[in-house]
Amino acid sequence: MQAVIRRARPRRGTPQATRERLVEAAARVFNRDGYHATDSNRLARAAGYAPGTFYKHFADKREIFLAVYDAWVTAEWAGVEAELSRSTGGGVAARIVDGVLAHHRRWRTLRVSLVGLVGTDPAVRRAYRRQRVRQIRMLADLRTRHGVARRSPEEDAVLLFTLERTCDALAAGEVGELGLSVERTIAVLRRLVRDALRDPSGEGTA
Amino acid sequence: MQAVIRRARPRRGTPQATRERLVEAAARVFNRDGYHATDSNRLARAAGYAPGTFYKHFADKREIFLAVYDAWVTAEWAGVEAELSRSTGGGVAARIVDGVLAHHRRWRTLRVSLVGLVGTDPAVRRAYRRQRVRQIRMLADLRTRHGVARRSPEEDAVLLFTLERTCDALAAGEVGELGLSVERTIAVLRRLVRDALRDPSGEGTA
Amino acid sequence: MQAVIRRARPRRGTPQATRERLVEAAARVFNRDGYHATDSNRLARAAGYAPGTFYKHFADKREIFLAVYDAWVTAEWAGVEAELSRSTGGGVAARIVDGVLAHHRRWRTLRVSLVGLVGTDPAVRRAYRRQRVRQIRMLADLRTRHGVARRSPEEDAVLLFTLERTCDALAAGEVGELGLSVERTIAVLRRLVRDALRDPSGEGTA
Amino acid sequence: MQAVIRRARPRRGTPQATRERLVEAAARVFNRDGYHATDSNRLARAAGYAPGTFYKHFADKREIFLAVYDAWVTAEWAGVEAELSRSTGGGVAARIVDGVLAHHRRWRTLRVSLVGLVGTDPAVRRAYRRQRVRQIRMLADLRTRHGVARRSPEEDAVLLFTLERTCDALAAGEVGELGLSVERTIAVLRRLVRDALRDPSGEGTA
DNA sequence: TATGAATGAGATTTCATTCAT
DNA sequence: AATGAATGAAATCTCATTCAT
Repeated sequence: MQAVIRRARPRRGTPQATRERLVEAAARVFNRDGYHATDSNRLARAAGYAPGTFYKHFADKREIFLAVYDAWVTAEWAGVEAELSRSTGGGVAARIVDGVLAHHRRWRTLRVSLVGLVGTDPAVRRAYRRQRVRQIRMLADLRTRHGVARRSPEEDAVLLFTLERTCDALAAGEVGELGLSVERTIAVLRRLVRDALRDPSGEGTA
Repeated sequence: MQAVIRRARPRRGTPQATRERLVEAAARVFNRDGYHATDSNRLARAAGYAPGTFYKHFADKREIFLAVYDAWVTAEWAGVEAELSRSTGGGVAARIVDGVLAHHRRWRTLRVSLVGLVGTDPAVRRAYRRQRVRQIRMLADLRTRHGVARRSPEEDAVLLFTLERTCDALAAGEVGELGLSVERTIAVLRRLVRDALRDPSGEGTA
Repeated sequence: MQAVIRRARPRRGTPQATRERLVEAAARVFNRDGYHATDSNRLARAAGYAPGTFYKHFADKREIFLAVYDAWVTAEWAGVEAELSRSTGGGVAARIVDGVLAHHRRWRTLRVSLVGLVGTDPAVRRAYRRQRVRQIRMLADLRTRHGVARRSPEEDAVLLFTLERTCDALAAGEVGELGLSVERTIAVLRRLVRDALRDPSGEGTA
Repeated sequence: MQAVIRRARPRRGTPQATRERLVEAAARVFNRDGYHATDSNRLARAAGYAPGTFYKHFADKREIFLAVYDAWVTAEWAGVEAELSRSTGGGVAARIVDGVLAHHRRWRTLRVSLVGLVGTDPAVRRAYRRQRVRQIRMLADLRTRHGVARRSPEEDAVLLFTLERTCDALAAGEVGELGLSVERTIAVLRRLVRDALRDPSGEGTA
């Protein structure tokens, strides 16, 4: 696909550090070329290692993908939680939408690979489901904190799907290519989230 | 992956007929195993042809995927349009949701492959965008026919994303695994669509 | 190991013919370099094919080894049976020893690989045991035909082991390197076989 | 293959001690998994050392195999000689057979590897031949001590081959799988050895 | 002396594609 | 038009060996 940037040979260090470098590089390469356009030798080289090193740390490409996903979700949660903890009032919804969108933009191709593997690979699916459950719970907590709870978890889930899919579309440039306004699309999302956080009556308000 | 179902050897026929058989078989196999788990020999065999025949009709796997996508979308539109044309009143929204959901259920794995290729392959992306534009237009028409037009196209697009992503989740069993009610999730979708079709004020109602 | 003799590209033919060419070439290469010094690409090339062709016919190296063994044993039996059917009297023992020795000389390295795999690989072991049973039976038949039967099957088996191991040693040059006479060693074997065929009293005679 | 038994880390000791530990562990692992199924890292680990340590003591896997063979043969000889020195009369043959058989049973897989390497590797072959010469000599001495010498060295060699090969077959379970009696097979061997030790007229007697 | 992370050549295996029939 | 045996580039994976510590 693209020329691999060869790094200076990494210092010999702990296996843990090597593993982290491999995961980091894999995140980068998966997000640039996609899972299926990447091979394990390339992942090793991108981290500055020889092919064999890859197999000291991961049984196969799927396994490193799971590690990448783990690290990635952890980082995402840290970001969202930081965001929410410093939230005081009105801006929360906007900040959530902005945060999620930024994340999807940054990790666009990795997300595409994730969706494909979730539909194909049981282990990836399990990992994905676990995170989703966590997300649903967090949204419920969040709303409780904001004093409203009259939405069903199904409504929450649908909102998460909306947010996820629309941010994917925005990140992929789909909205622009459709001749629609990116700004207005974001505004629609913000309104949906805002309503969900404060409105006891469903998705909308009078 | 799985045993290949070998069909009776097709009669030597028109190129058009051969092509159709190949596309039909490819739709089946892609939807069973996914695009990346399928090889072109298998596609030929699944249609009852030898490997070489495949390349007489398609330059590569990507090309037959596009053909599958075309046929598939055409069928979907025919269904939706039939559905809508016989629509009179209250039940439209429910029927749309039901139709889309059935479609996603039937073509679950093919849809996963599509999403992956849209994120990866420019030609697939172009084909996909074309269909999306058509969808947005149709939804606008539909609403016009129902006498309301105060929604922005961005709101329509977000609704389409919601419908699409939620139906994927339902088809994949994601909703059930999350401990949520499939029925109530469908009800949420129906309400959203119903509101979109009749409500001049956005997603909600006073 | 050694330069592979590349053959003219074989005519495209039936899978059966290709398989036979592969087996034939594998017998040659295994017998020249030994099983462990050989790889599947080399086997394909030695038969005049590309690497992929190998895997159209055999799952792995072990499988082609079994096919080689089968073909090899079949040929050996044909030889021994031909030899015995034309036997009239005194010379049988000598001819059996000569036949077995010639066979061991011709297939020295293949035999070494066989012994190694029998000790290591269950499938090879099973194939080997089957042939051994057949051998024991044939020896019993043979003695019956010659009118003697007072030897136990255990004595027959020990004789087969002796014959086998000594012929291996002769084929490997072990006897010569030990400072012993090849001729006299062969004479010892002939006498043992002769006694077994005619003598009702065990291994020796007064 | 199997989980590596990791030993307590050995004290830094004399090179000689380290070497011995490596050889001992290699004997164990070779005899469990076979030469070709063993890699040098595993050998080092089985002795409680890191991979690099292996190469401080042996140039390669072949070299440690030779060391194992040396140690192994030395032990075997010590056993046989002890056995013979305390021999007075009738039981010698039985004790020799029993000793050899026990040895083959204990070192079954190592012996298989040995045979394979003798057929493949010149250095192993040389080492093997040296031991064989020694064996032939010892057998001659032994018979002299017992007052008989009318057998040729070729007869002795054939007897050794018989003993070796039959004990291999017994150790591998080949005899049982062939539907033969282990007891009677052993009896055949004992008789052959007994005759060789006392009988001036060849393998048998009237 | 011992370590063990890292190496990288090479073996195994796949599969999109060709081409003689 | 259809065949299908054959291809071979490329991916996956192993393991004997090195070298900085």
